[in-house]
Amino acid sequence: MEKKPMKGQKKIGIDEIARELGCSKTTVSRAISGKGRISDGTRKRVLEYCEQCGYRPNSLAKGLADSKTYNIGVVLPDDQDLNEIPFFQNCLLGICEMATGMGYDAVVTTASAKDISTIKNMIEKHKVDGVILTRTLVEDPSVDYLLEQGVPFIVAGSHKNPNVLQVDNHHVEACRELTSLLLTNRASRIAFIGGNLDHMVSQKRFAGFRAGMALHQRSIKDELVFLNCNTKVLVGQAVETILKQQADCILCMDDKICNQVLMKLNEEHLSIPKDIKVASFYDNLFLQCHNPAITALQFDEKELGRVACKMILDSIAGKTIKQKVYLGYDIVLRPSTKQNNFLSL
DNA sequence: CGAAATTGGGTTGCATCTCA
DNA sequence: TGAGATGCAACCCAATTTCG
Repeated sequence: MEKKPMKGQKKIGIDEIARELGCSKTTVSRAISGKGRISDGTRKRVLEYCEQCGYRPNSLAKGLADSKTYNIGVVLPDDQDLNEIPFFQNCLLGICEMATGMGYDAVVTTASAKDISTIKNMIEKHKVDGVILTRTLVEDPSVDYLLEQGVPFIVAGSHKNPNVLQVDNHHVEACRELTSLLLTNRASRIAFIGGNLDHMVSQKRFAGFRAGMALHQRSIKDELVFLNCNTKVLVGQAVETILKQQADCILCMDDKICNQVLMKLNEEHLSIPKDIKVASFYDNLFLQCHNPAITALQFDEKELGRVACKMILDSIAGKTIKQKVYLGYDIVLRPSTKQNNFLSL
């Protein structure tokens, strides 16, 4: 075939570079990959020519040779939480950042407990080398499926099966510490509003709350604990009951619930922290900017994404990695849980 | 119609060449 | 003679095309 320069549009491959430089494509491949024996002079010559002609490796071809796709699947939850909880976007940003840096692309899909067909499609059609699950359920069909298929995957969260790669924040410890801090700060009747207990993270946070209460020899009062509050209406009803029960602090399992609590308290014309204190087991910008700002646990979700991605890609590359990694947290005390002056000793 | 060849660009095991 | 440099050719995989 006659080779004609096509105004920079023509994609050149290592064959043409080899022909141009009078060497074999093996030599070109070695110069580019840095693998195998090659003289410094030859490597320099090849790399210079690659630079000059704007060579870009064809990742499909590389994938073919390596039996890899160089894609990593990212599964987000298929529900409205996606819009309301910034966690997933931030986690995804971290994943994409790390994936790009490691020569991979992120292929994003959504799935739910009821329907994991998107994940099956990804795997069956060989679109990805591995998968990152950004939410885990106590009974998780995605995890079961990926285990069954022997697909490399990691959960950005926790799972009961110790053989599953996991990276998570220290939710139990963090929630225990914040609960304990609130109790130390003279919150005497703490009410708890939690979301879907099917989610692993909800289990962890609730466990942390119980541990914090136990630390102060407080019993969990059924009339002050509201779980599986999945809707704004349920949260609103919980707040109404909590107010009747004269709790002095509402502890919210996550930022979405906390937003709904704040809206409800606003409707009721209640003042924070004078009438009631509020804290959240998850932070977000809205809670930070709220007046008064809301005490919350802060996690670096972007870092969580980065670490999850690095772990699974390292694992795919055959490196030995830790089975479970924990990331830290910060407790950010803000005016929403400040002691009222007249209560101070 | 089924079987075999071809296609894509890069990687790699092994053979061969070169030169001190 | 042997270590380093280089090249040949099979291979990756699955869809598509060609052949008998």
